[in-house]
Amino acid sequence: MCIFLSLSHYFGGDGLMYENYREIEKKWQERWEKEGLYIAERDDTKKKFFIIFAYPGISGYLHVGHMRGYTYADVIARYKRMCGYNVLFPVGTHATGNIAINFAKRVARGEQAWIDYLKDNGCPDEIIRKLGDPAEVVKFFNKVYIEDYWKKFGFLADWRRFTTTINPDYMKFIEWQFRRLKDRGLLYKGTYYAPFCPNCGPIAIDASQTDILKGGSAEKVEYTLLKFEYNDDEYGKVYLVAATLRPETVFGQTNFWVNPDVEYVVAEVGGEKWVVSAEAVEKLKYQKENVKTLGKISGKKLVGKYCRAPMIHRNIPILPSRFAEADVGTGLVTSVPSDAPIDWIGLYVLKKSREICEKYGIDQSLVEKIEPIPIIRIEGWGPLPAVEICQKMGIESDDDPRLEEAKKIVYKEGFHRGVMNENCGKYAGMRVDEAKEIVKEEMLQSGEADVMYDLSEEVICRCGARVFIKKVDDQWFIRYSDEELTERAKEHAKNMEIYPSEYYKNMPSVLDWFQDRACARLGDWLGTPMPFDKKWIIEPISDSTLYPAYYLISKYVNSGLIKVEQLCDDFFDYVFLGVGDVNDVAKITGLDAEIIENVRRDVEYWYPLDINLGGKEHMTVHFPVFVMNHVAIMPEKYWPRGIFVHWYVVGKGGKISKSKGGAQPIPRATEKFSVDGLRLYYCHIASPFVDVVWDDDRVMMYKQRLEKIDTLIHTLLSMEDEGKHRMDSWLLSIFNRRIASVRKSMDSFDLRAAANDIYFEIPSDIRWYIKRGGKNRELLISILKKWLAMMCPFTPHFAEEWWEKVGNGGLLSASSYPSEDENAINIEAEAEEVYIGRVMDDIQEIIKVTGIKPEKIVLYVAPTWKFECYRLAFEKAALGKKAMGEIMSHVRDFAKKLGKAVPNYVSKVLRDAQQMKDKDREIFGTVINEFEVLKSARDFMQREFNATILVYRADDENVYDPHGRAEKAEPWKPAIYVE
RNA sequence: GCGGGGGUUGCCGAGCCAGGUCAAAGGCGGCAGACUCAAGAUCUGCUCCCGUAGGGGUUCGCCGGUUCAAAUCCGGCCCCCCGCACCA
Repeated sequence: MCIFLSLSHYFGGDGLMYENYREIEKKWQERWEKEGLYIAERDDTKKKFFIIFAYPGISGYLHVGHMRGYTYADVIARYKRMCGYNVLFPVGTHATGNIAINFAKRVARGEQAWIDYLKDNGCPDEIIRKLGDPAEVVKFFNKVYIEDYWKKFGFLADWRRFTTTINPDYMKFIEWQFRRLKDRGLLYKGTYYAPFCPNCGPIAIDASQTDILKGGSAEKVEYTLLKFEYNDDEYGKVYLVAATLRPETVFGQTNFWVNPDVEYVVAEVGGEKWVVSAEAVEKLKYQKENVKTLGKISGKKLVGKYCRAPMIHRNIPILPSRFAEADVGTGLVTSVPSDAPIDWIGLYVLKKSREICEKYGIDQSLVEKIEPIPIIRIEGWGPLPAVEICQKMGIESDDDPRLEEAKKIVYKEGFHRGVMNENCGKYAGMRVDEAKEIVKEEMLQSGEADVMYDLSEEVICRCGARVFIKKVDDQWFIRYSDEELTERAKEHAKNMEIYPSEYYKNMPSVLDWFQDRACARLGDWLGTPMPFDKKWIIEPISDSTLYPAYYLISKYVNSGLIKVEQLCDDFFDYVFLGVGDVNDVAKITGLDAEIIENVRRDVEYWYPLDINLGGKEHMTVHFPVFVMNHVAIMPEKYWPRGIFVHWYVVGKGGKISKSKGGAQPIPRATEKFSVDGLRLYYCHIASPFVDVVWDDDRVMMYKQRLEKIDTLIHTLLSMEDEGKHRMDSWLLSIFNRRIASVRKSMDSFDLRAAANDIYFEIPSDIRWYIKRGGKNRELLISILKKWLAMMCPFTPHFAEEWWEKVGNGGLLSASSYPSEDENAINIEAEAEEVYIGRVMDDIQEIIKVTGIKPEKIVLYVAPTWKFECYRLAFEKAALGKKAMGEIMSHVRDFAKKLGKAVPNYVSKVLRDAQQMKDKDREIFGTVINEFEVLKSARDFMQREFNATILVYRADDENVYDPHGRAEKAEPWKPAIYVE
């Protein structure tokens, strides 16, 4: 075997192969690049597989967590390629929005923390100087993502197709998409209340705080504004405007709260004079027409007066409260002490404090007369829930922090379980959650109420300004609520392969839930202007729904075959929708008809997309619109086939951060853990569908795992060849089972299960083979080759290097994935090893319990009659109750001789056989020649236990059995005697 | 609130949908041993409790139920996490 001679110099003791992983990675990445392995071209003779990962936004340097999903995509792509598919795996980036703009601003401003962050990541000074320009930011990071991340990780992506969303050609594609959406009646203009920065325009509020500095968890809340008529000596008839989240509680109003320390503002709103806080006026200016400030009015002045409450049309007293905050709602509050704990406590405090009443000149007897009005019945509660909860919790002061909790409890109970009572006029008997909307509507109709939006907490824009909610009248929306679109999308989603299955189940409700979406922004953003309304820029989610299709075009543009200006609607209509005539399109675009036909055939060949893989953040944002836009625009045959959602890598406290590890630049991580170590880590550490906590030690373990395998491969290659061995058939059998199991896992994208077989189970099988004395080099080599091939999608550098070392020509990445040989499956061989394993476990157990240091171990194989009964039990198990009789009729001779022992044993073993699962029956239903098996394993066991092993048949007349153990022997469980 | 996910033996994490060789894979950590001048790496064994014979006991968030049999199925409860929209 000459290949081993050629290897001999390698085993001279110069350390493990994988110690040189850095060189190995570089070597193979260059080879793959040189041989063009990444290139994907249409080939009508081959089946295709098209996969993408949701392209990342250009947000700066990425961390190791981001590589998790990208790695899954490459592993899947590599696997499919080795399975004979023509694989298209293109990559791109997303630059729409203001992330790059904000990035550039921070550089331009010379923000120290930002500069440090860039330097930490190894960004050279001359580059930093350029990054004050958003276009440079995009350009620079496109290169970083490709060169430092994806190529360094050994991805075989078709780099020629790279695109980014602000490329002029990509923008042409988006223009086409939006014209088609409009044609199909899915675009319209409407009113929208958007988070808005006075400097930067509309912005996004999200937990990742892309646009903002503070307030990522703020929610948009809708206040009902209640108007209380009040006659002022200076301004005449004005409305005190209170904001509430519970308009249905107006029936329980007893008084009105103002903060005596606040200067309120009188403002003209819609021809009326409103009294609200100064903060509220600012907010209203963004939501109402012609808001003008007329003057001021102090809270103190209002205290003690009366105003007329909406809906109930009663005059109620205005009382002082310090909890009416100027910046919440309108700064004015109506009081419903029956159902709002804070209102009740406000009253309670006043009732008790003569001091406060005197201070504000209020007649305390009047306050004392105010009683809460019961309005809502809640099962299990008395008529006045707010009073009740305060008493229960012992709340007595209006600055008790537990008031927040009390409020939550009462609101939750009241809103979801409560019923309006007889004090509520025509709403009596109505459920509270129903009444809320109707009461609000009625007051809006009558002009007693209005609506205002606010944020649940303070939000500060990246530019430093406070964020408000602004009314936008001519906002563009995509009509995702469209019934037909939704139905068709739901119908199609049923036929998609969506992972995990929980998400598959949830997809219909996500599609139902997905309402119309504001799809464009005003302001200075990167992105595609709305083609028919250019002041609007299409927002980041909406311009990234059909983009997998664009990778089929980008190749032509990138190579110069197609010019940007040739990408017109007629072109897209023809290649994607098959609309129009190729010659007409050729004439219009000036392109050769042949090129256009080529593109069209590419689309027909590659589309639809097989897998769109992305992080869990896409579940309710990107994936639904990805599906719906395809359904809305593309022909049915191009609708996507699959979605794969993965979870995150997080830091110990939540986010990846410097202090908790995982924040090192990706190139530094690959140096430390090796690329293959990292790839294996991502694939094996956990199910893709859970978050993983980054932990350096655990990542390192995967590098060590490769080193262990490295060692094992060395061991088996440097072993002396002893030719065929009785263990060969076992190894072949078990190995082919592994192949089958790995393929099954891979085909359902269960990378973890596959990696477990490949990197953990197979090495342990091989070790067992060696331990049991197997030394058939030819067999080991043939298995090693297949094993390396199985590793290739996960740890391609490691696998290629060994593949070459073992003397194979060609690239492993370009060869085929092993398939199992069913003929190699040998149940008997497997059963024998299970048997040996169990016998050894039993011996071990006895040694452990007794503490004997064994010199002699005697094994007794069951007598013939028991084997006969055992065999029959499994054979006849399916007969059910008849089995017993049937079996006994076959073993009558034994029974005559041995008496009751026979039926007793039959009934026991029959019960076992009948209860056994099919997969176990396969092994344990097999009757092996135990005597022979034990004899053949004698040397092995003697070595393992460092003792003499004797093997007898229990019914052997010359049996050595000083303690009468032999009679315990049963099939699959020989009796054991240790001394 | 609406929608979704989850609580497994020191830790991580399989198993649960298709109930039974499940005291529950695998890894990590720990302990013991081999190798070594030594350390690391590597390899072997042990790692819920009891047990001088392969056994027994108590476990899979809590309480109940179905079943010959429950980590797995059903009902109730407690706790944790995620999404909720101009955000790769």
